[in-house]
Amino acid sequence: MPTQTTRTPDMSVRVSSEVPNEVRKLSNFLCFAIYSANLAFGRAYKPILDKLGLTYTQYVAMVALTEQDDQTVGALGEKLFLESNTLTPILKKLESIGYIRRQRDPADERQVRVSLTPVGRALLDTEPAGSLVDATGLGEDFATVQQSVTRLRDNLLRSTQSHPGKK
Amino acid sequence: MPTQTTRTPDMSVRVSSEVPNEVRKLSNFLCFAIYSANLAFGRAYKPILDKLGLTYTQYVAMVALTEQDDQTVGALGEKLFLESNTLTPILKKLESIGYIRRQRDPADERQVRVSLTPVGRALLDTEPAGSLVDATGLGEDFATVQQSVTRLRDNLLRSTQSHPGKK
DNA sequence: CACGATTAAATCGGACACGATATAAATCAA
DNA sequence: TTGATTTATATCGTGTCCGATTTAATCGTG
Repeated sequence: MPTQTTRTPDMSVRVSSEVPNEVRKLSNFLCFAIYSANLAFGRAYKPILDKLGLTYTQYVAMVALTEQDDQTVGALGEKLFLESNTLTPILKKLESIGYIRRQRDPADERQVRVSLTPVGRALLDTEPAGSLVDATGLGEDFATVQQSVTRLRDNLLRSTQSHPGKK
Repeated sequence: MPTQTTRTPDMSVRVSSEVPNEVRKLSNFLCFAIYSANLAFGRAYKPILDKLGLTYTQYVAMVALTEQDDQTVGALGEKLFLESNTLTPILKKLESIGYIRRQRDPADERQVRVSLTPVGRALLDTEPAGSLVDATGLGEDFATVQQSVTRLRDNLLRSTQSHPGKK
């Protein structure tokens, strides 16, 4: 399942129905590396985000708004790789805290435009700068890994796009 | 917050309280690359896992059991980077489906030992082998990325360990 | 032995992520 | 213009993930 191969997992081409056990180890799964690294990031950020009173998803939503303010829910979702079912409750929460505004677009009442309030913008401007002072430990490989993982993500989404599961 | 720097994000050393906007872009965040790649993996796997009738977490739990059967909840959690609060409901679910067994260790009644049933083992043995036939698109970089992300995870967890947030 | 401390799971509540569906507005076609 | 279709959000139910707490068993020291 996790795209594994005799060569190396997560790019399998095997066809037989027997899965050799030496291959199917979690430590060989790229998906599991990503999955567990995501858990690890969440835990590393938690104490910092707690001080801001934000969850990780709330935080990245606000960062996306600093890049481009007054976006629709859909446009924001494209940047965050989330849809309105996930985003709407989060945005409502941020609105209730007073960090963002949500208002129907008068030109197209189906759309909701989201923008930072001064308070919200101020929060990010005074944001904990040197947080996680290189807890990644990646050193000079940092940029390379960042790019590779981004490419991985884009490739996966592309392939998911072309094989739209069911329906 | 997301460990970003003038150099490159997620290893910041900045001290001023003003955060320059060129730096704080989601596309520069390693944490966001990991976060979104994890979402992408989940979506790529969903159609395959749906056929197995398993969620991703259920699946990796079973894989961990094929590596080492009859583990305690705690031991399994160490391998999955999860604790009993997350694991217990998942294991109960897998038990109700009939893929695993959960039984108190007679030698230490505090512990619950988890093992695969024949049905559960059979499910993984006939598992979709060539799934995700290199949807990663990483080619020869695959192994390198896998190792880097694993190292990243371990570094993050180590640093979280030493800075235990709040009590 | 006794009883307070530690340990292993489990439980509970809050927040995401997501499939499926609903609602309402805009668009398109007859 | 009307009515069907499409589009943008929102709602709902399920399944994680996690902090905090609970329960029960074991351990440690007197």
